[in-house]
Amino acid sequence: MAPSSRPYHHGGLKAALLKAAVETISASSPASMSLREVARRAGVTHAAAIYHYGDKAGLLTAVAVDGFRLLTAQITSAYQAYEDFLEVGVAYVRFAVEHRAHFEVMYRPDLYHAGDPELLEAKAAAAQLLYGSEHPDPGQLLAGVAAWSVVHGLATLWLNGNLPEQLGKDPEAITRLVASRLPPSTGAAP
Amino acid sequence: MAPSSRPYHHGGLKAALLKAAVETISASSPASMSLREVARRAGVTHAAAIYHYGDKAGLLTAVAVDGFRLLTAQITSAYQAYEDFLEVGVAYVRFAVEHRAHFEVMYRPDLYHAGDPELLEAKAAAAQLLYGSEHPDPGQLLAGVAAWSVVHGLATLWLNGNLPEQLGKDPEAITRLVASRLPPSTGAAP
DNA sequence: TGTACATCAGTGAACGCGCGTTCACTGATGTAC
DNA sequence: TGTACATCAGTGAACGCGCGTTCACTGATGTAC
Repeated sequence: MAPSSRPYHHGGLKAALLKAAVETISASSPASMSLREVARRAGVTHAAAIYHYGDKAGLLTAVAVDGFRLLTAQITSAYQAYEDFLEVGVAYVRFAVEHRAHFEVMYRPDLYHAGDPELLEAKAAAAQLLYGSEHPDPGQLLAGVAAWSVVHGLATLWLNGNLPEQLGKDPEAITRLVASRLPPSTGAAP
Repeated sequence: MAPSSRPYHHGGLKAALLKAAVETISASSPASMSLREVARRAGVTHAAAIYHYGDKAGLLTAVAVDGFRLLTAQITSAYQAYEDFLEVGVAYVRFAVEHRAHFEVMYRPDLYHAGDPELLEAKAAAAQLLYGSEHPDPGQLLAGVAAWSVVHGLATLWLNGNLPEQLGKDPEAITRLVASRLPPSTGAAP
């Protein structure tokens, strides 16, 4: 393939559009992403994006699926690399910061096809990892949700610029500090 | 004022537009709110909304200011009503659920005039309440942020429909349960 | 009590824009024989 | 090795739409004298 001539067939346009979508969202927000801007960024007609993804929500669905899979991979490798549960939480925050676009799309199901089978599968895999085992007892479930809430809250507050400046600029360090100051549990284990 | 005739002067249009904005956002999302729909809901021309709020971001700024003041009021009264710190967190979650539109606007500063003096003041008042006293020592600050993260994460996950169904349908009850299962703090106090 | 005038509150029409979707089409590639 | 045909990949123009903003305007209210 001659590099200077624009080939009619791109080769990897579907993947390139996904990448362009992520970049576009990074530059603004999921809600304001437009198919036309994504296509412009990828150097093709916006009808090409519709050809590959059906519609705008379809493209955002692909971003969400990609995001849940990335999250699952990162959390899994954090589980393997550290015995320390805290570092798994840090990995969650790191994912949110490094993949802001994915993260923001994932938690806005109104923007994509929330019933898409691939999406449901990717989301379920991530959920299983976050809540604990496949059929957790109530105590495990609550512990998983509690830990998830802390890091999810911290990540979203960080991304929105809502954490006080005194905490510094390193979200992972902030996570470790905050984890050391969690309020004491109020009840006994069930 | 004759109730059947449409008076040229509304009387309280500015407040009515704010209310209409909140209702419009409740029906969809902050990003998709349009001035025209808000004006339609209030029964006036959309130019009237611009007359009172300058522009679209101005109207959203008003929603955010209103939200921070409401939050401050509710958290303050929770502090007074309960000695229990946990119930303050529950009040935060209750605010997010009862005032979803306000809550979602407040944490999307890209949508409004984030430098607006009234906004800054309302936001600072809420922050002071959430982090602790005016000049907190590092330990107090971290403890405040930790508690805030938990309830903020829980609230946003709930609003997005991302909490597992087994937890039930009462977000305040979920907050109390989750608080009883927070992960143990990992470090010593500074 | 009137009257002139300024100001406030809202109207209605017009503007240009970017958007998602549809559609007939063409260029490129793969496959059957 | 060729050739016909089907399918895949992307183009380019057109559609109708709702949007935020601007602007000259008018109706209503308040104030000075």
